Amino acid sequence: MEPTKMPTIKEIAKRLNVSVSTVSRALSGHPRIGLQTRERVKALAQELGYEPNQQAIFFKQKKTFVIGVLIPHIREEFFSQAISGIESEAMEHQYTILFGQSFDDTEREKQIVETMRRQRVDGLIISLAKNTVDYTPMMALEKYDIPVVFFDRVPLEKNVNKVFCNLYDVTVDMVKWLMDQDRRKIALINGPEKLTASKERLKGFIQGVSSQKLKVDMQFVENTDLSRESTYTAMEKLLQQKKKPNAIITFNEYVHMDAVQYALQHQVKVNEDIFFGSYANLAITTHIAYPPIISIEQYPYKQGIAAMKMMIDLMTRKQEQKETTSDSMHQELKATLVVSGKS
Amino acid sequence: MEPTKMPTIKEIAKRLNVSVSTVSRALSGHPRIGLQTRERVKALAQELGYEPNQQAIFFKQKKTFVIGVLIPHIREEFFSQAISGIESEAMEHQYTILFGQSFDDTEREKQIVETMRRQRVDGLIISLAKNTVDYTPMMALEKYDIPVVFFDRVPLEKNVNKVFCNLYDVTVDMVKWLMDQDRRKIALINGPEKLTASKERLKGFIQGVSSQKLKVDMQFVENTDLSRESTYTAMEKLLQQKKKPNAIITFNEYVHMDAVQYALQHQVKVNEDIFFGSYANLAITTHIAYPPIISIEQYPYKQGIAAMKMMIDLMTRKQEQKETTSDSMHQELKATLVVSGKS
DNA sequence: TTGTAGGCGTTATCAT
DNA sequence: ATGATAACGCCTACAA
Repeated sequence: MEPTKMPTIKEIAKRLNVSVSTVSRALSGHPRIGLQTRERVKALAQELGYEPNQQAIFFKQKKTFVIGVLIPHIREEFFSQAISGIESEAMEHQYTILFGQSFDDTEREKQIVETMRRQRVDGLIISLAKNTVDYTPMMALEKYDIPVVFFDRVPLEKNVNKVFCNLYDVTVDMVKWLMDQDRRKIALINGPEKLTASKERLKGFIQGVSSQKLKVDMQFVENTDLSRESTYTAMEKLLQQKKKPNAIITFNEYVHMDAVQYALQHQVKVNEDIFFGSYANLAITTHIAYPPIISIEQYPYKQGIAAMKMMIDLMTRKQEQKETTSDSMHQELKATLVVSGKS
Repeated sequence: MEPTKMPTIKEIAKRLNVSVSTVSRALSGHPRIGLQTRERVKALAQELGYEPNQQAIFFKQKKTFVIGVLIPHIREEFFSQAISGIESEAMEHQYTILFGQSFDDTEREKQIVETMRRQRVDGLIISLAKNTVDYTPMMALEKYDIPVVFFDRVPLEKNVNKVFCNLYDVTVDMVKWLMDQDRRKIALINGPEKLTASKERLKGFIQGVSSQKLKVDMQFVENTDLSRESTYTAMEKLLQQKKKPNAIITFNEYVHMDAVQYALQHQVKVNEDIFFGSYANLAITTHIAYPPIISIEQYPYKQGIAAMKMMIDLMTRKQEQKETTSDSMHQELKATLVVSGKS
């Protein structure tokens, strides 16, 4: 059985003995076209199952209608939800997603950005690998007039487009809540120091503690590179001190799960001896043995939507005003405190 | 600052006062070209940062180098791992992924397949929505000579390309293992009846029970549509019987978690009063409160790799032999039994 | 060794 | 109201 060839306007034109431009116009509802001609064309197009070749159109328009999305890991629920948001918003606007994972490897991230540039994506939405500090590869895209939007794991710089949750205020609130539960020896297992997200958490933590008229003990601040080993080391340091913490805030719920694992192995009663607080409030939490007693929702889906909306916006204004609008867009979403699974 | 325009071979040709074909040949290492000409061209190309416009090339070749990947949910770890496998294999071959989720909605699935066809993907890799029984939308692609590979949630039909885990044998083994633990009243909470995966599980279950010289009690077989409510209903029916099961096999680990939730709420000691067995063996399992005591690994990453490899294969032979090779490819991976978290 | 020309599918700008 | 033609970026058969 011969594969059906995709019909083209040329094909239709030939069969109807009219010119391609007539067909093109008839199909696109051009006003000045004979009523019967239009009908004949449409009928045949229908019959042949004609579909315009988007590739050809995009090529002509110098657009691909593809947005590159580059994230650290799809396996983290946070990012898979973010992708869903991005995808649904993209679909609304006829855009499609070109998907890539950096696996938190800056080198790989750079490569993928390059690949995406070669593929001529119309824009790039990216959440940075944990150690990335050099944004030249992404900025290179902007040189070629390809908009770049960062989300969640964003650069500190002012002059970039970004969507993120402000974690400062809500971290202060979390510390306050723990204090209200009579937990005054609060420790923090923070993420990689370079991450904006880590810096915000730390600032909020310090502010939260000091606002209670307490002195911040830097012995109570550890970092993890997000690996299990590193988190174990952090826990070890915290539990070895003569003054042990009675509350621990972890960077996210994956760190939380590792920290809890360690705690259980060392005869610590989770959420009794030590209260655990965390960030993310993932759906998974419902099913784990020892969820954090308090957590911070960062709305990955909403962030995805917002990032894509910003992208559309950037591309639209790129089209409309030729002049270089070099201001960057920032969008800050408000994170929310969630106590023991209740919203 | 003016956006740097992407240079084209035409641009290079003009600057060097040679023809575009000379530039094209020089760049592609064509043999019969003047050494100095070649060098001059390459030098300028380098200087301008020339990159061939893949869109144009693909357009000419009538190829997009994009493979559509359509899955039910990215949030399920099984699928996110499968995607990773697909992606890494695709990258090896310069292909990129166009990503879509059906959210287990057949109507949406159909729409996305349509969109992907219009986008002229070179192939489609798909894992079906749970209720899908009509494959015409996908088969339509094959009519247009676009290869389709199903994975994991595949149609029963023989004449389709598919990659999947054979669950029959391993299900028999799981039943046998439970019997060996002296659990003879084994129940099954199966998935949607239409799924091949469900049918296989059921066949394996029945075979496993009968091979132990026991009569299969269909009172012990329930179905869930994978929603929590539906699973609760199934559990309710099972626990209400006068002869209660002392082992329950669930369709996958999401169903497992819901079933366990229900059990706990009804004073059942998990993995004591009732042993729980399941399918998938997800990484998540490490962290949940009551993991199944025995589980079946279905190798999502490997399935992804295999599906993409099959796709490459299909596309290659499509190119090479014009003749219609209408045989379909099947690949069956062997699933593995995993006892209480040990591999 | 290098240039010319045609074509991929579509739309836009001229003519007629 | 319709047709002819150029253009998008690249490749390639053919010509010189």
